[in-house]
Amino acid sequence: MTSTDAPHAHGREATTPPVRPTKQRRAVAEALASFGDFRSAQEIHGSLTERGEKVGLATVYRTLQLLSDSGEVDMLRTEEGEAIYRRCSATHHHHLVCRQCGATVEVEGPAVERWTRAIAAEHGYADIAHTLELFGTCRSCAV
Amino acid sequence: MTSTDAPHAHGREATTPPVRPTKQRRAVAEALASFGDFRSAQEIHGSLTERGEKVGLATVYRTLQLLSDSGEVDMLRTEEGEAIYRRCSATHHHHLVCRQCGATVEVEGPAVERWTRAIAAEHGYADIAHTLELFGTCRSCAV
DNA sequence: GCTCAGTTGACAATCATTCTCAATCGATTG
DNA sequence: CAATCGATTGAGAATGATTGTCAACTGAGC
Repeated sequence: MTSTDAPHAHGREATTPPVRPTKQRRAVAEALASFGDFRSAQEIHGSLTERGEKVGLATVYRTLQLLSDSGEVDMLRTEEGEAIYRRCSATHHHHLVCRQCGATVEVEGPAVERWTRAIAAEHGYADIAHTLELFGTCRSCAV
Repeated sequence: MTSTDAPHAHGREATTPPVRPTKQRRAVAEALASFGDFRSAQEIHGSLTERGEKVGLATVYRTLQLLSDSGEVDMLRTEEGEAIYRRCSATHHHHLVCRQCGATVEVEGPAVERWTRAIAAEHGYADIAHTLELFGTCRSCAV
């Protein structure tokens, strides 16, 4: 069919891959929901295994990638480069993460978005994207 | 050597690791300087090897870490989690990177810094840090 | 129940990065 | 200049996250 080659259109294509809601996928989604904050694939897999749910590590990775692609979860990277995932609201936002306990707050920054576009335009860059994460120590970990 | 006069340190750790400017370290620094933009450790090592400079991969990593710690280079991560390094000015700033050719512009964002602090305070987070990178397509890569 | 594409899991394979440790280098002292 | 001793290096092994492989399995529809 029409060769959709839009690089930044990760929506449903002509080839609609039937995503089957399997037991494993549900398990991963639930684990993700039960944690409130960001977890690595390994942690999620560990948690599932502990709980008796037998889900393969590869499947956890695959599922997280699916969820991430579909926008149901946010993926970001720790300073060590490890990917961590979290169930998220669909709107564009950023995170304020406690570097001690992992407590996460979603924040929006219209100002930042605006600034981003302005800078990009100023330098002639198009199709702009940005990553912005805040790390700090939350009140209960401050002491 | 007698402990006649131990380093007039302040207790246990003298915390003054003598950083010797060796041939290898100079080579890495020069490679970094010759590239203008962000490069991975592997790329830097490859470039050195090609050029005939025999520097071990581990040494490249160690050196980059040193430089990164001392603030002489900036390290950030690609979306795949790979660390990339670039010689940078010492002031706090962010990067606008072309996702095609890697052309990089350093940008400052006082507004963002302010916003960051405000958000952190609002949520009771202390000792705030943030990562912010912009990715786009630069004029010459924009077709 | 039967079929078939989507899915899974065990494990091998990748790949960046770090670790190990003996050999080497370099500044310093005698 | 030569001995000394810790910092540094390099080759390769080790680690750890992530991805690929592929035969076995599962579930929706017939």
